[in-house]
Amino acid sequence: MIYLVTNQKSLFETNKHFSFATVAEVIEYFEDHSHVAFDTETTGFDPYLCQLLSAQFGDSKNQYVVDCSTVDICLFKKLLESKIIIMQNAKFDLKFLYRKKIVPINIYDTMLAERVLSTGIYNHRKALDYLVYRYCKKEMDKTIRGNIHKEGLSSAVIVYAANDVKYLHDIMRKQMIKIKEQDLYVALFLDNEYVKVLAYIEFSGFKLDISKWQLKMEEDNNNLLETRKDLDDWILNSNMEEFIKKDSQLDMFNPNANDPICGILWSSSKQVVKLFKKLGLNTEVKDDKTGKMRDSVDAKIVRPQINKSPELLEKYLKYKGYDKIVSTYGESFIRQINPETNKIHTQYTQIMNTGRLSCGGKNKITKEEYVNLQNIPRDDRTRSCFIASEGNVLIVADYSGQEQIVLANQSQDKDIINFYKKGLGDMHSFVASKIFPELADLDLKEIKSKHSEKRQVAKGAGFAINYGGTGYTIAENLSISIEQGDKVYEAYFDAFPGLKDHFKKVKAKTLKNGYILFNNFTKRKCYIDSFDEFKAKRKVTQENGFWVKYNKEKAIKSNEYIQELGPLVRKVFSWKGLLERNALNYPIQGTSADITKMAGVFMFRYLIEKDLLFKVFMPNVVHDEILLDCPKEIAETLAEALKASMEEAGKVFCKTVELTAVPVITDYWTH
DNA sequence: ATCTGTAGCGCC
DNA sequence: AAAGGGCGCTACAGAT
Repeated sequence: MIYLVTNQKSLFETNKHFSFATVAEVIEYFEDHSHVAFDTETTGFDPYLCQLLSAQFGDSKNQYVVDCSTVDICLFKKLLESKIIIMQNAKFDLKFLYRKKIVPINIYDTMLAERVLSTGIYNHRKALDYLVYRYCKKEMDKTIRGNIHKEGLSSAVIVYAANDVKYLHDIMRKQMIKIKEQDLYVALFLDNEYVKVLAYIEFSGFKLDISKWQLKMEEDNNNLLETRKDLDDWILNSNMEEFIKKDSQLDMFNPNANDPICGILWSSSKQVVKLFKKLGLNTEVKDDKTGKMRDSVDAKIVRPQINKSPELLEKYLKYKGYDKIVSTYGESFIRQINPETNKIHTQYTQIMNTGRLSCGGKNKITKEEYVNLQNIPRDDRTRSCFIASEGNVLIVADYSGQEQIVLANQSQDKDIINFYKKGLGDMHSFVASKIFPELADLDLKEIKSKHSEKRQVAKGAGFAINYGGTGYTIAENLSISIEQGDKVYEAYFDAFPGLKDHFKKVKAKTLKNGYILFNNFTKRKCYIDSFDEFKAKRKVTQENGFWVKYNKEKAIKSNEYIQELGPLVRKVFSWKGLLERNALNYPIQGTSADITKMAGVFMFRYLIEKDLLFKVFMPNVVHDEILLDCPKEIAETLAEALKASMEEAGKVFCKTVELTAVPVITDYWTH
């Protein structure tokens, strides 16, 4: 049954789809309920610029649609803050509730549950209509959605709105069966807790020093134009006619008509390739996806060859830098400043394949854009444009070596643990001492100062290996031979046998299970998409006599080899390689994400406990870094609380070597 | 004119 | 046999 809760009954009296209820009746109905399904309809996406049209409370039997234009949502504050609230995509509704100072404590988000259950599976839809069909076998009509803004609370909208809460209990019940089966209860609990924090982060917003940003934009733009002119001039002075064309403006009064102009569009890699080839650069790289050679003017390809045309290439690299800054980190940030708060309120996505957050995006319907606050250039010039609210300071805290320490704990490698426990100093020097016998007896400080090249090799090797790289990768990165790369690789694992053993186990377990298990606390998993297909393909290559046949056909380059066996083998091995690399990396990256989420949860609880919500803000979070925007007077206390929250969360996952977090109190975003 | 894929590069 | 993980944004190129 659908009930309407409104103070202008007369407007709706003719409608037969629903009855009426009072606020008291709604509250009374849910008195003996532990769970309340909740949803809102709004005039738009921005909680500062748009309003609540309706709020729906319900279960599978009854749905109450509250007309928010005549009934104050705050009358339901107690209900919302005391029950377990089931929502689909809670983050959206929470921001509108926060605006009313309503802060639900217990949340079950059906969308997050579905994300947790299907992490890693592509094309798994999580929109409500899909969930309703998947779990309740009911078709939902979403066509009216686009009209809500125009129609307001029409009868059709009321029925539609009621439907949005009708199935949530049922979906939750059925999801929970799977959650238990797949042992994902803690992962889901963490994400249900964290959605409150993430909504608060989006709600908080990040203040941008507009005039400083604009000044920076102007400088960058001037630099870009100047550099481009230099590049053009270089071409014009070079006599390379194929790159020079005539100004084609068909304007007889244009005095510049028919003047020679540069024919290269510098932001077109395709066009630049032609020039660089002429200048004798080697632009060939192996394509990661296809394995075939292709041309590239990637900075890391060009930089080592800068001596082939120093003047031009130096300018070109500069140009690329300015081009990136101007296009990606310019005007769009100004556009997204909210007129109500004067801050940037972007959007985050809560559960990626590794359990990390992502940030940014664009609403395809409304065309609203959201900037990515997780890849802001880290130089002071840029970051100092991000500031605290009026009268406040920022607290910036990040974990020291978060992923490294997570790996140390997960692998339980004795040497790595010993290194951290004893606080021996520089990790890369330590690795260098392990993989270069001649450095074994030296002091780590001496290695750092006197053997920086070997330290650099160690650094690159450790980094590559932790992400699943091999001797080949090390060789590529450090421009050494594959043999040397392999040597470093082997030396690394000889030095850390516990790590070698750990990686071996993790790979085997993943290929057996069909999912990557991140850690034993949340038990978060990334499922391997199309795992059955992979197994079937792999099985073919493991059958008796396959390799005999393969080698025979390969030797004569038969059609069968070229069209079937070759591609099959390549596919199986590249797929397996990818799975194994992911198996090594995801637990590190994903556990780190769990830790940072939990730290956010602890901090959020602290803010509620100390009645600091809406006084202390959380403007951003970047993987291993959490920011607060807080009144100066309490900054010291809050910095300690943030540090404590982060380290407490760390302890839950990292028991052997504990994580430390370092807070900095500052006027602008810095390290 | 609008869409899609790719190259390149910013961050952790 | 392939060969470092995760993400999002922008401009260009090519297609429709």
